[in-house]
Amino acid sequence: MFALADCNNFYASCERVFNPSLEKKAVVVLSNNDGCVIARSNEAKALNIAMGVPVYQIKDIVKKHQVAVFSTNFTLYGDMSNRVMNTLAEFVPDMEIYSIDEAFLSLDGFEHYNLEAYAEKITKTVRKNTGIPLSLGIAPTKTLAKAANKTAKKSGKFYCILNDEESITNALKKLDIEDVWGIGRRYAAFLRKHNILTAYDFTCQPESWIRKHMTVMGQRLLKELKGIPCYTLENDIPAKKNICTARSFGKMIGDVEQLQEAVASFAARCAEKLRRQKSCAAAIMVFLHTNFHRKDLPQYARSIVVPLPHATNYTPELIKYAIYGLTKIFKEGYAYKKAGVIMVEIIPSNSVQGNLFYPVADEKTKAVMDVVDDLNAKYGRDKVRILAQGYSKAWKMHQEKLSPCYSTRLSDIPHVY
DNA sequence: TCTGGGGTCCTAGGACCC
DNA sequence: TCTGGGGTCCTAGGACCC
Repeated sequence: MFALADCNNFYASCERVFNPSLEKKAVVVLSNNDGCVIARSNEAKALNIAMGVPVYQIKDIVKKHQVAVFSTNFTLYGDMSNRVMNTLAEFVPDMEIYSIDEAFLSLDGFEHYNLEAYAEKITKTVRKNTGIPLSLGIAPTKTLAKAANKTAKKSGKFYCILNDEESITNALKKLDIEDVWGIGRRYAAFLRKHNILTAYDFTCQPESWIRKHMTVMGQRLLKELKGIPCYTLENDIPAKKNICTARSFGKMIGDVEQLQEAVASFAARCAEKLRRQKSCAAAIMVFLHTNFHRKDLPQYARSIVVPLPHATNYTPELIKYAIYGLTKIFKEGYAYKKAGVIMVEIIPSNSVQGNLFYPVADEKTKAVMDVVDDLNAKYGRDKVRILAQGYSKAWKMHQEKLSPCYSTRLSDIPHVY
């Protein structure tokens, strides 16, 4: 049996933990640049604020109902996530952290437990230890555990257990096809066209038909919904095959030097991510584009892959090639809205192939990066940086409604009177 | 005025190898 | 008339996840 633990309205709930005046109030959290709504409390959902809606389109609702609006505070959410995961880890022998607010728990060996009581104990303990409300879905496969979790949330309960044919069938009959894990917008529309409206309808289809139209992924989905596991718990996090840092700018940028500073900063951030997973990249991709939403302005979008002489995670070298790529694709006369850097062809740093005609980074460069990473970990991001990253940050994001880092910064710790 | 960021997997088709 | 069998690698495109 698997349990899927999923924090309810996670980002909105994080904002509430240290700000109890937000209890029972509508709370929304915005994407980077304060652009779109990416998290909503139940009260905000009840006001029909849709997921992903640009915030300027709902400003009347926000004003009328005094919705509390926050910029994303990933420092806070990341720390709260760790607290939740640490608490969950105390209850089971094995778990897979699936996302910032979700984990699959293995319930092997718990067959003779009273699962209801145990589920209740888990959710109550997480709430007590962290302040975060959590739902548990328990079932024989990961996909069914996901479905059970949805069912729990819909019923207003903190857990739902699907462990026999009757409970599974009943739940799947009430589960809309687009709410099934693995069914996105495209497949949902396709299936609806064929009058497959619920998860249960899906399980009634012939396997060959599903395989034909939805590839092997659909076939696995079908088996999982029928209680035959196709996915197991994945414990060790595999190294990333691509590493991307990209941002929409707070304002549009036409100046190549400002773009260079942005791209240098993205490359530096990617280099840090590479070093953290002990990898090197053998090529980097740089892209930029104008604001697609501004039909009144000339549009331009391009990307380029720059192969490196040898794989590296040395920040100055990655910045050099990133800027080289940028100058290749930059065109004068456009107002740019977004740029990004992606590390591709990633390999483990202990298996870098040398280049006969180009000196490979030596031990010294590795030592320098270790020191820089240590200093920045201790004293704050970019405390030591490459000059090319600049100081102006003309491209910086809007973050007007940022909450304090209550749990990670001494000066932000709440006061109690 | 204003519209996010960061990933994965699968398939088909083309080019190539012996 | 009739034209093999068994592979790999790469890319683009399409789908999905949080």
